[in-house]
Amino acid sequence: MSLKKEITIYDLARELNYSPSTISRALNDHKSISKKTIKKIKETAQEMGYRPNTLAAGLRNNKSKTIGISISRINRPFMSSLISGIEEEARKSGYNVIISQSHDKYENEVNNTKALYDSRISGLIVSLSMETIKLDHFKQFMKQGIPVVFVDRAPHGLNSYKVVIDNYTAGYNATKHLIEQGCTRIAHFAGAQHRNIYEGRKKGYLDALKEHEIEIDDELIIHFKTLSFEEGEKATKKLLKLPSPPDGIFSANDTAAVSAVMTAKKQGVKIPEELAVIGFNDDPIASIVEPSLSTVSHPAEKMGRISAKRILNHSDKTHDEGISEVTVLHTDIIVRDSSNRKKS
Amino acid sequence: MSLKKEITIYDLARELNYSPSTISRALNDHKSISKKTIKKIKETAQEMGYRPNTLAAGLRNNKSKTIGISISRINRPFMSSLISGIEEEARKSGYNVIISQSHDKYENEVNNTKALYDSRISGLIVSLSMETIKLDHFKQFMKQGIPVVFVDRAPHGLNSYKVVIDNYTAGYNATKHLIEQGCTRIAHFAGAQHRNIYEGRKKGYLDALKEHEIEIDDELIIHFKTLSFEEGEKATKKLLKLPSPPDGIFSANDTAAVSAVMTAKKQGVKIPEELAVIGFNDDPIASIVEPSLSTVSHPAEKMGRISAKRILNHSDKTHDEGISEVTVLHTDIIVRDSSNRKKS
DNA sequence: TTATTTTATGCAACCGATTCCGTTATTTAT
DNA sequence: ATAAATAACGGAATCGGTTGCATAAAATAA
Repeated sequence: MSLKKEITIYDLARELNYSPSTISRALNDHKSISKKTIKKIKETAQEMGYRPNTLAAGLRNNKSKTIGISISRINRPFMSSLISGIEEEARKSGYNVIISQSHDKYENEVNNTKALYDSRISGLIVSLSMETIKLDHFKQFMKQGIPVVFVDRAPHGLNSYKVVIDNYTAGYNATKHLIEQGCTRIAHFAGAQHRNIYEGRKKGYLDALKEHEIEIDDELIIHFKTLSFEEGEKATKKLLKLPSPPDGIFSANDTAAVSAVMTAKKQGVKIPEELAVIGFNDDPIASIVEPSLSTVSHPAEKMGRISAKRILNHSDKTHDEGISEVTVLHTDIIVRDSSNRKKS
Repeated sequence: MSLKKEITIYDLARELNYSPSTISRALNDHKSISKKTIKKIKETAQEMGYRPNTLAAGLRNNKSKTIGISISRINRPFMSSLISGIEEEARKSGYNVIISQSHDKYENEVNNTKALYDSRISGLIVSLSMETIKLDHFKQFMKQGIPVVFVDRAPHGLNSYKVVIDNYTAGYNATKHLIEQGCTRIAHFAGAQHRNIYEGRKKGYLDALKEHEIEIDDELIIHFKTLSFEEGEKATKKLLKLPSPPDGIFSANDTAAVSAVMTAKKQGVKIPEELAVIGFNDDPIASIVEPSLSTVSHPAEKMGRISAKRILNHSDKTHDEGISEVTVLHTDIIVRDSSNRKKS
């Protein structure tokens, strides 16, 4: 029953015969407090078991040391790694991380970001929901000078921080890789085209074909809604029924790619000889499926770390309305068995 | 540049000629405010775009509407699903969720829980780190009447909420399943035995053998440190070199089990005919590996939901020092190809 | 030596909601 | 009709830091 009384800066002030302001400043290493005083105060704070009340500080500053995250779903390998990176970086600096899931619904994203806004977060890291087109729900942050970092799934316009990969080049290289393996009819599992990442991957795919003078066949480009396993299965079956089926598939994610590998194999198609497949993300399933899936590696944790740093370093001075710093990370093609015809 | 002024209950009070106390009470549906007044106040609050300042409320109550989580790692299928469940349930009630990762280090867990404590969380949900043995860092919460829910990896003693699965029965049934498939020499990939979950699974394994009068061979019980893919590979190779190798493996997680399947297959061992394998968790990789992995399903999201509810429903009245409500969820054996000899 | 900075610290007003303790009408009981 | 109970609301302190504006002392400049 003994609710240990929390000690405050006032207790420290009384103990040390200083004013609360001095205590506060000392604990924050304010320059106008002498080193000796700071040291003394910090020591007794330690001894007395002082714990700063972040709520009080937050109230005063109208800002909590907290980073908010809005993503589609936590339980996706890419997303959980991203969060992991953010969390580690944030915690180093004494920031908390609060998460919210949109489940790829625009409405949820709006509600969640509102809730985060109300929580006085110091910054927001967003990977847009699949549905999101309107971006008004982010303007409140910008108005208040609260940094917003779009990661991976970023919007086109809107001046703000962005941490993305070069989807175009990745798509180009993945397709080029298939071409180099001798593929001449390459299909593409495309994601929703209003999401930058899928748009970039498709463009890269198209340009790679063009540059190698391979005719583009619209029949081979399948637009997915969610790039799920089931969709992948359906698409693969459809492709294999074609009079002239593809000899290569570049999928915009690993789930659909793995699905293609398994479906094709079940139908007796030889992989990679008859059909070479490459995915995107390097999810754990990619190395488990047989034959193992070639893919494009996605530096998820690193993206998380960088996003967090963007927020932690965002000085409030830069109240310039239009901060636009875009970080583009590069990706690697990971060649595994599903596309390696030359057994290099 | 126009930093929109946030409106407070004082603004509402002025506007409506009420006192701030009345506004506050009305917004919280206090019984001593008339329905009409409440309605009127809430309406104009809506119109004027009022947003409650959770920091101020938190400061006053010494409690933020926030649930803290301490887990080993976010980017594990089980953990991210768990968090997903917690987040959904919490958000429904207007709570935020803040996460921290221990990376299975005791020291991190201690630091993280301290940080969460300082953030005045309303409750803590913990899945213990692999190293944790001492539990003193949780006592501060109990002293303050802040509910702590141990989920999955729970401690033995310590009165508090627990949400776990019946690891013993799961281990028993998994082993029994292998026996029913005709296995007579069944190996076990065991996890750290001071963690309840691994202890239970092993006990279930042992008892299943005893009850079916199968001799226990210590050579077949391998104690893992982290149940990683690499460890699984090593263990499998070792087992297969035995003069009399096992014809079945019950692994305490899927990662090691998948590793066993792949390793054994590479060595020409027929699965499930010569070696039947069953894992634990039902991770995504389980259904991708070939042959697909039999496993024990782990209701991760549900566990998260229940854990969150425990905290949300924890009335502060129950200040009884010793709340001990244990929720035991049941698991299902999922039979896939890696153990299905009878092709039922 | 006197004037001017610089250094170190204190005062007190916030930040926005909550709540104990009244006070004044309005009912209900006697 | 008067006492007692109830309903509806207001006053003001409180939560624990933060910070602009003094002020006093010490250091430096003139």
